[in-house]
Amino acid sequence: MNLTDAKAQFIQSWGIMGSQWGINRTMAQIHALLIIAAHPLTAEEIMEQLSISRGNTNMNVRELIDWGLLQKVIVPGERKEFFTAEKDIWKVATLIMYQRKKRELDPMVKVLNQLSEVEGDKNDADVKAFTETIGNIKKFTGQAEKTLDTMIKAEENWFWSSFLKLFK
Amino acid sequence: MNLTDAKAQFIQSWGIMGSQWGINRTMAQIHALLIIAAHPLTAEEIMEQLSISRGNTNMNVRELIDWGLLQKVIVPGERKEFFTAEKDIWKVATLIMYQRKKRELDPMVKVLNQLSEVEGDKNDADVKAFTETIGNIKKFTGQAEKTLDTMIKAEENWFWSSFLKLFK
DNA sequence: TATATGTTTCAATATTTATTGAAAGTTTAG
DNA sequence: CTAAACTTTCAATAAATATTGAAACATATA
Repeated sequence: MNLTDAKAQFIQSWGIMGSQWGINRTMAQIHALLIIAAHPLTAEEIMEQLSISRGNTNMNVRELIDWGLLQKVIVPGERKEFFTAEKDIWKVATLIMYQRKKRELDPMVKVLNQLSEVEGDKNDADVKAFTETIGNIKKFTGQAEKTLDTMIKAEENWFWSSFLKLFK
Repeated sequence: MNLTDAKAQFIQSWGIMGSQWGINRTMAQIHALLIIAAHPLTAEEIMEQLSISRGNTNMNVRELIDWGLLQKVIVPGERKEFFTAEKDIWKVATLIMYQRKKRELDPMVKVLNQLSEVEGDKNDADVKAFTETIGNIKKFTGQAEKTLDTMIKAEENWFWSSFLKLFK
């Protein structure tokens, strides 16, 4: 496989994976394109490379910037805006984890907290079973959140040394 | 909030979260319904509780069984099939992680392996940059997979004791 | 200031994905 | 064996989601 095909394949696969995880395919493809791009690209170039419209490009680039995965780059002497991606995969992963936690897990946790205050006879077997189930889920998510926070705050090196050993 | 409302709210939120993570909303709702159900339910009851069709129920229940999240239950003296969910949240989490790894991460890893064999001048800066990027992603996913495997194989207690301490 | 270059918005449209429901298939009890 | 009870399938349809493209908006240059 040559470099051009390999890049196309990477963009394709990254896009499919994104869509399976609830991330818009185009957004994932733009991200992939910029991860493997040798230089920052303009909106124009992104459009061409992925055969997508200007509007689509603009919206998804904005979303990616919002996630912290892309940055605008100023190129002296150029009117156009250039975009570049974070290439450190550890940082990419933590950024994505952080965003998804914030957007999807946190609201669920909020709901769980409300649900543990369900009223009713505490001796009623049904009420008891429900609050216990919710309690267990809360305990689990609480733990998962702590782990995630630690990972997000951690330095890459820490991951590749300590963390690695502990899980072997 | 009373028990009935709380249950409805839980099903609703679990469904929304599922859809944000690329899991069909109805599938997540059926799962939620059975997690908080006091007894195993029939397809009939699932249909009624969620106001969904027979076909939809059947398809999503099958998928959930395929994921290992639901089981058929034989109730003596009953013709109908009953369904029950795994209620241990740790087991639920590991089952989901295992399935998603298998279905979505593994194919990506396969592609990455192909991509690292890109042909071309190894001194070409572009080829070099590409293979390096792919190499880094592979290293990362390899590590993530190991971690996941360990978690999947681990006992719940281990998570709640050792793992917990290490991440504090 | 006028014009060209570049960016953003969003209603219309296309695409993808989920759902229905009725027919076909299967199993059990009598 | 056969009728009733129950389950599965899948083409048609509905609903959700993504994409386009042209007009409005913004900004730099001459």
